[in-house]
Amino acid sequence: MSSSAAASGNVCFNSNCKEFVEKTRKGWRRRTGEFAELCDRCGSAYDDGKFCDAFHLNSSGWRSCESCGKQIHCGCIVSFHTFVLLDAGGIECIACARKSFILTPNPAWPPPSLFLPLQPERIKDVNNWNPIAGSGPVPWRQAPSLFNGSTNQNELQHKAPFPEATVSIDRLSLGERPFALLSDNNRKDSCEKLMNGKLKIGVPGTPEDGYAGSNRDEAHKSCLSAPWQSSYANSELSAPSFCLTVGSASKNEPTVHSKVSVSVPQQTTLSIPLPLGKQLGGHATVDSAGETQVRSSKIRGDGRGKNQLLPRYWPRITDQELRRLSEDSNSVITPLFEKMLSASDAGRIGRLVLPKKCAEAYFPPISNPEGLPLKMQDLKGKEWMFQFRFWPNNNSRMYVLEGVTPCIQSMQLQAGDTVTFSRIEPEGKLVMGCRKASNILTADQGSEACSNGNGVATNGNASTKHTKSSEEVLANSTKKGFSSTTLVAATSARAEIKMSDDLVNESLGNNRPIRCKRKGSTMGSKRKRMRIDNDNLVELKVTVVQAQGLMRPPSSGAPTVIVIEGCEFEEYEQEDAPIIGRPTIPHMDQLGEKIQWVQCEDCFKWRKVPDNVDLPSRWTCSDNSCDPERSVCSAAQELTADHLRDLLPHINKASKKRKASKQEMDLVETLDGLDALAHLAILEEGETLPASPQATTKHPRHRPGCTCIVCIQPPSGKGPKHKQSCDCNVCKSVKRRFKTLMLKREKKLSEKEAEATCQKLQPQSAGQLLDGDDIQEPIDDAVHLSPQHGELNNEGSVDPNYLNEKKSSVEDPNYFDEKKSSVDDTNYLSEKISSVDDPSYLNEKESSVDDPNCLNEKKLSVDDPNCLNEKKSAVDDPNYVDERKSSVDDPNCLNEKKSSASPFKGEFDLNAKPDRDDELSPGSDSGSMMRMIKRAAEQYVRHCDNGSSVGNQRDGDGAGETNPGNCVIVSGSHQADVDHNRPLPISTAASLAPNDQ
DNA sequence: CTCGTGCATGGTT
DNA sequence: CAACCATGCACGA
Repeated sequence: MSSSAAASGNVCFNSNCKEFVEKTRKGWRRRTGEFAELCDRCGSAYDDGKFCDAFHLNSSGWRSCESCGKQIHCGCIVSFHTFVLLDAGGIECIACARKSFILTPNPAWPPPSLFLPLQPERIKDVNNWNPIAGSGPVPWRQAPSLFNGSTNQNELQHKAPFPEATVSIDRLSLGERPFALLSDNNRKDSCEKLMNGKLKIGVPGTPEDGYAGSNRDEAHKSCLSAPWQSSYANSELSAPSFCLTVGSASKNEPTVHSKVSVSVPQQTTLSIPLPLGKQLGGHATVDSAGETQVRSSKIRGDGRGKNQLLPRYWPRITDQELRRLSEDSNSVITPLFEKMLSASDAGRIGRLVLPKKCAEAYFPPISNPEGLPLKMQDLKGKEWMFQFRFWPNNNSRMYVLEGVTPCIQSMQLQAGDTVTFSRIEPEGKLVMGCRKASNILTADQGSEACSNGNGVATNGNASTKHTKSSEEVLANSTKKGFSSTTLVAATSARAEIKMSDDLVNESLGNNRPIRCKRKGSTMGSKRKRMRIDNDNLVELKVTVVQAQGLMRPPSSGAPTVIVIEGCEFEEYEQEDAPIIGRPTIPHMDQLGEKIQWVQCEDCFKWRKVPDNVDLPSRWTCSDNSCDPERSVCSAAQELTADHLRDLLPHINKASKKRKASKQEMDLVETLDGLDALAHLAILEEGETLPASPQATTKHPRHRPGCTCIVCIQPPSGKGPKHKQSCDCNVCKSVKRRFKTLMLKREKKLSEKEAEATCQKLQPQSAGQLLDGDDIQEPIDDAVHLSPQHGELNNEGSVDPNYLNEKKSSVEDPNYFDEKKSSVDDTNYLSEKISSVDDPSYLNEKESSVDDPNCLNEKKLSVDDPNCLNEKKSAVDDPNYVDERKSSVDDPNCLNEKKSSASPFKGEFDLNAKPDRDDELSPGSDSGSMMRMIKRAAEQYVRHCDNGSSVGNQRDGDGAGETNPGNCVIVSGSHQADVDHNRPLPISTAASLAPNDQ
């Protein structure tokens, strides 16, 4: 390119001029944010839009607009946004193009401003390749393209009727050239700025480097309402893509591409098929519709309908991976796609389901279901042979990669981790990379500004990091397990994430929770499959909260707020943008001065720094300029362990909780599916919901005739559900079944347990009720659950009878209906459920056997001290109620209780005709829930006053009678036990009532 | 009985 | 609503 080396001072930026002038005129904006300084003459030329003439006086590359004949220089940084490549060859100036077409920018040519050299930690964003992938998969070179109608760029160039087109492309695509002219410092600097999102994007009229030119005005006109700058502000996809593009481009500049058109620069080896329509020259991020480059490509992709890859498969290869991949050769790495491993992908079956479009686009075409053996290389260079094949499926195909287990194991991947597929050019070798879910944060750190994609000097840097933190946790969580028992937790996590993202966006004035959305979509598809265990939920919460706390306000000054397409963006001066800071512990030192404790990332020692210091997210002792003595990791830590403990009470607490829930996890590990669910139901609180660490949802397959809650639901949970009052056959039989069970149990229990209940349990229950620890700390601390677990564990295992009981009762639609009815009251939920912030999860849960509503109920009821006993026994197993009551405090009773629980296992008499269907049928008077709770509270007070939980107190208010919907009074005979007679939340009432016998 | 294979099912988008 | 795809499951070895 003929552009000059960077001029400085008073030398005209135009290398062909280099005139020394006293006073320079501003030219186009350069990447550094500065403006090209031009002499008067060149400045005038620039102003007149004739700069190309002056700039490229002796250069080739001038072409005529096919429509108007206007001469346009193709390829220089100041002109290449001013024309459109025509599919048939030739160019059209932007003005003509606008007249006849809606422009589709050429994703192959990113904005020169983003043609950056490889920047460690800078080019790893999820969206790096979005425009590329988003614009359409790269056709397998030896194979028919997925896009029958389109050709890839290589082909196109070979076919180009006008060789010039290729030349032009070449020139254009080497957009980094001008950038290469910058000094290293400048380059670095600008990279930093760009990547940090702090570099101000030029406002219209002062486009960034390379955007000025002879047709500047024209181009700007073409920008209409949405200059490309705004495209970054509004597209999640744009900026980062270029980073990587550049990475490979610049890096591989010298590479000769034997298999690819030699004249085609590396960008084209990214194999972006040329759009079907016209191409904007250069980065051409602007189209007449004001759409962004990426959005445009997306639209274009959408226009081709199914040909577009889903965003979740867009490769987000990291620079590290890229470097590793290309380490040994001069090859060009073409990231193809990636996929987060599902449980089945990571399972032992060894089949990795490939996204159809990706498979068809990037892998060789196969017509035989047997498929082909496909050689693939991992990051270590080790070669693997997989069988790439498909299954016929619904008139379609399902592509799988078989035999991946060894490879996945060698990479130590598990569900939730991501495998990436790339291709090394020119060899065409396939490379399989990976990314651990737990590494997302670190691996992607630094690219966040890119991921934000707006490129505007917003606080995107921070916001994306926030988002990332959520994602990280989510990814972590999803990675760990998908137990069917953790739906609540998972949902909560989602809610949490959503909330956090919203918060972040809100706090940052960022209205685009884009990444969240993307991730959400991924997660969304796994909603009922990927579960987050509670442990992770806790972590998630902590992380999100922490993330919120990490925001460091702008150091000074208010941001400039710009509005782009209705979204407000805060624009900060370079040093002012809010940042994500290192988490610190604010404290007061002996002198009464505010300080903060910060932990070195390397040595984990805590160092003291002044309160007003904003610390980077990565902080090490060497950054401790405030305390030179402790600016090395070898220096001793000031803080004593005790002191630190004092400083970290909440952390301790959190870890304590986690520990507790871990214990529970161990217990539940052996349980599965409904068993686990049933077991979980007895756990008192949602916050400590344990989860099977192993990922798999085992949802029983329901068969015709099955009347479980799932099967009662309409398909997909959509449509009308069976209401409480429903008297369809299914509901009738289910109710009958439930009642029969209850009656049977009443009978037997009344005989067997009358004594035990009265003599053993009651005093202990009373004692327990009065036990402040148990009552007053119902949810917060999982530790108090351990005794119960201890009980169970002491037995060596959970009593299978008990589990079966749980199972059977959980399957009882009445039970679920009850749960649902009470949960339906969102108000109630919002009061009671602290960990589940998103009421919408209810909808999801309702339709599943995994339905954790019952768990919520448990948790809810735990909130109410009055219901404590019931809470503990909230599983609707009446036998278990007593068992639990006694076992909690009296291990000796355990066996007895268990044995009493077992006789009913699985026995249902559907022919029985209970008398009081009405009473047993759980009405859904959610409005009375609060009343009930109030009454329960009153009762509890009275109850405590009496010093006994077993007294024959009658429920004076007759709540049980007045709230038939919420409270189940099984029969008069049970009224001897007031505890069970008083109003209870549905879940417990329903389950406990029969127990009274 | 276990494992692998191929297809079917159903949730999600 | 159709396509996709995660996973279940039948069946045979």
